[in-house]
Amino acid sequence: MQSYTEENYLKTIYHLAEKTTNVQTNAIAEQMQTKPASVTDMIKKLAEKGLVDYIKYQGVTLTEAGKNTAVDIVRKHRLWEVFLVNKLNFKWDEVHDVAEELEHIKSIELIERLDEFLGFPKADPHGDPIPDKNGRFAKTQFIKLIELKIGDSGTITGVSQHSSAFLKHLEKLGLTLGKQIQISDITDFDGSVEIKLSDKQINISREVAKHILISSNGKN
Amino acid sequence: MQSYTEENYLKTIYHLAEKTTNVQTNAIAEQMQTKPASVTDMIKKLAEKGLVDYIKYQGVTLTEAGKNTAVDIVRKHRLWEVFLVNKLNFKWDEVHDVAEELEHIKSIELIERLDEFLGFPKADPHGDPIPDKNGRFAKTQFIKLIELKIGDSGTITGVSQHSSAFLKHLEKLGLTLGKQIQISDITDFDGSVEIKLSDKQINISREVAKHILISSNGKN
DNA sequence: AAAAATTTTTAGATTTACCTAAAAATTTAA
DNA sequence: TTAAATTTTTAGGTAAATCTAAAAATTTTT
Repeated sequence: MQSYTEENYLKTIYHLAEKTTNVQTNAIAEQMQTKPASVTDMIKKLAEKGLVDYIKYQGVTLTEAGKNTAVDIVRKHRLWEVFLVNKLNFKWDEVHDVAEELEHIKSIELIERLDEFLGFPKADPHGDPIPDKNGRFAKTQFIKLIELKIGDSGTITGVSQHSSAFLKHLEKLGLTLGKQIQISDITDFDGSVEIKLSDKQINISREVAKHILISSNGKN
Repeated sequence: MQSYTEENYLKTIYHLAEKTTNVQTNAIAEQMQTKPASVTDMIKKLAEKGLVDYIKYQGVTLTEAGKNTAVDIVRKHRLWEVFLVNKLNFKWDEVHDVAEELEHIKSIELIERLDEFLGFPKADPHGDPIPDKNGRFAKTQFIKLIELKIGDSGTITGVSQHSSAFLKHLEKLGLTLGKQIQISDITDFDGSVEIKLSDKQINISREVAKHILISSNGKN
């Protein structure tokens, strides 16, 4: 059994490893709002427990066991987010911090029943996939909105940025999960994207378009 | 803000204070599965924070602030128990340990929304009253089943013993919350009680009868 | 390929919540 | 009302997770 803190380290390493192969001490420290010296200490401990592979000065990678724990926490986090949004009417930009606490509740029974209660959701309120109880993720086929061409259409199925500011902005624009969109124009000047929604036409910046994920329903 | 451990001490002191006025060091130690020396340390800390009044060798009492925190934790614990039983189909003897963890999740918003989601329940799955968000308990009028006379009837509305063994036993006998009962006889020999339920007649020991709480609907 | 900059680790402390063993205070019993 | 038993506290220590400051290793730049 891991401590609350160990679980957080494993989760952080897991997420960082999605971007870079070798996860660096400083990156972990920054993410966890702590100091590199503290990270080194913890990494040694996790290595002794067989949860990470660690070579001095070379960064860390999760072992199979460490990855399993991390995925399990990700699963819990995302299921709780679904609960908060679908059952307790939280907004998608309000759930992260609470889920951060709830993800450490230890009962396996609890999570399996929660999963069932929620109808075995495949994605959380931001479109991030929820692993099943065996740690398997459903295959997802996302394209960044920015990569679409004029005339392409699809459904908003996720975001790759979870800040409250960004999510509130999308909400205001009416760009929420499940919405159908079509690219009507791409502005030469600033690369901003003109989008047709069912009921209106809007313009979004490149920066916003980068972080919206689309499941395409065919090019044109 | 209190730590997880501090919250548990306050909760334990609160519950012990329901039985004895002056809560003793040893009693706390036993309840918390720790040593008296550790309790003394923690009590000093809580006293410094103004959460308990403490005189050496004389035991502790909660201050107003300490009591507020304790009641808040009791509220959270009992609401989560309702959630587990009513929404996730846990049995009433399975919920305590998980609720023990969930009660420390810090978001006020979460608890208010959970309360609403559950329909503002007044009691947990064992019949224990749930304080409202201002810490006020609904008035409850319980009589111990053992105190009823032959011919008296009422509704099972609570239990004063939460062990899994006891709860499982009640379940098997069909003595669950909400059931209508009438006392048909009290055995001279061993004080065991003969009870009429809607569909059957059963006999329970004095020991069991002591821990069943009845809201009476009139003597006969 | 040195020098400079950056990253990482080590060394030594601190805080929280524990512990054991022994001393002190209180309560109970003779 | 002493003596014995019990309860509580003190003193001194430990383990987990942190920290700062300085040393060591690595990477980047010139």
